[in-house]
Amino acid sequence: VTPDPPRSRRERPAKPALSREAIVEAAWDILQAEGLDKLTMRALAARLDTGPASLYVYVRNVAEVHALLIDRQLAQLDLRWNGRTDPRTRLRRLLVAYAEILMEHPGLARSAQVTWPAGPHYLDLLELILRLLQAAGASAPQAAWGVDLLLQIATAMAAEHATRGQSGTDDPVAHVTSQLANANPSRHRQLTALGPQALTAGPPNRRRDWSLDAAINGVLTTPRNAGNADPGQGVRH
Amino acid sequence: VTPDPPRSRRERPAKPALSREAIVEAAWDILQAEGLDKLTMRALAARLDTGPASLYVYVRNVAEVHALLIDRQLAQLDLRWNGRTDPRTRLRRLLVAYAEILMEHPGLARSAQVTWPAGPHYLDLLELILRLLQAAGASAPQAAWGVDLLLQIATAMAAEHATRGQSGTDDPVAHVTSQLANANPSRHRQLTALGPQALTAGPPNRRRDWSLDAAINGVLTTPRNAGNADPGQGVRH
DNA sequence: ACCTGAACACCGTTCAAGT
DNA sequence: ACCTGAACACCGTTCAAGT
Repeated sequence: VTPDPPRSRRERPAKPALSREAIVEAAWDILQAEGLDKLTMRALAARLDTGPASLYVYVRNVAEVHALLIDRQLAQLDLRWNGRTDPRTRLRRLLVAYAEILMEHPGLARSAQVTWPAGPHYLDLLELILRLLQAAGASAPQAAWGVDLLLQIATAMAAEHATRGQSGTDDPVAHVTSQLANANPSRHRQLTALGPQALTAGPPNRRRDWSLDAAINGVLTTPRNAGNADPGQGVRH
Repeated sequence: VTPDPPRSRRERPAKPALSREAIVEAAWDILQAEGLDKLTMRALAARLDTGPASLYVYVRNVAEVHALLIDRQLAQLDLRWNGRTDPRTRLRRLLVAYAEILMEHPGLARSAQVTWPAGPHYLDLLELILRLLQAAGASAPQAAWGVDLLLQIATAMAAEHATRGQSGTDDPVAHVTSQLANANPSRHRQLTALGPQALTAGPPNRRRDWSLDAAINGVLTTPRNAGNADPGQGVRH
């Protein structure tokens, strides 16, 4: 334990200068200490020893704070790839790691579903996914559309997990199961046959891995200009 | 123009009895007339000529109102299937129709990403997706996990569209493009090579159809108990 | 130019009190 | 039992006024 350095007159260290970076750092502190729903413009301002109005000099709104914060959180991602590991395996692990990082703080994943993360780490992530998809055999246009699809799924997975066990919110899996219990045996034959837990059955990790594998397989096997033509006219059913 | 029927003493018709159904109906009216973000417990109570506290006798919270409302909206879905149309084609059209219904009211899709819809129409939708997946060759366990994956993607598609052109919110596609313009040519080779619009390039309908096809293909070609084993141990990268 | 106190225009939810 | 007025404990954002 090192002794405290001598303090200047006031109790707290000098009031930090406001800046985009200082705001993100303070937001991060609140996120760690109290969780996302305590991260309000007012709380953020209070931590920076100012009023909420001052923040609007540096950020447009609360959504921008969230976007910056998600990128900050993604700094933890390990984005190395030695080129030897099977690209599909690496890709799945990358998406799992991304989801796990969002899951660290309930609510962050929810935020990522709503706001596109803004910042360098997110661009790094996109870049690696593109490389891995192409290494696994996807064409460039396929990879381009695939990135979005895969991240959407990983984000949704994280959001689903995020509220699980969260006080105030219901466990979504329990909720789904109880909803399915309302299935009508004759109107909902398949649903009834599978039983109310079927949609979420099995070890959570296996479902997670299967979903990502299915999405990756789909991206890799679905060419962009064939097999998906739909005249889109005619009677709908 | 028919003449107004004679009114009883008061200006407005008799105050409707409160009930779950009356609440959903009033919520629906507000949704149609003013949009989801005007649908607050206070506005809902005002339309029902009462105070917000009264609603809590019938619904647990605002999330439950949203869940009921989404199900109400899904009543519009055409859930017939003659068994002759190719199940994959029917499945894609079903998911597109589901997304389009959510897109009718900006914000409803956002809500569906956060809250599991609760009600009979949602169960009907699950049932049909299960049938179509199995008709297309999926095993029951595959279909069970696939339902969730496909709906997640369709919902996310609707949510992305929902904020497009919405006042107050940025167009997400424009936002993504502008973010990608920050790519660093040496750090983000693939991203730079593709150009800033690549991830969202092409006619929106083609991207939408491709994403759904990719997901459907993935679900149909990814067996549940093989090909996706991951020891999950060892060094991560 | 940069910063901010105070206000504006709201929220969801609870609860004691009424009928 | 059913219903509700009023309050509790907050929000994000704006803007006129200060330095």
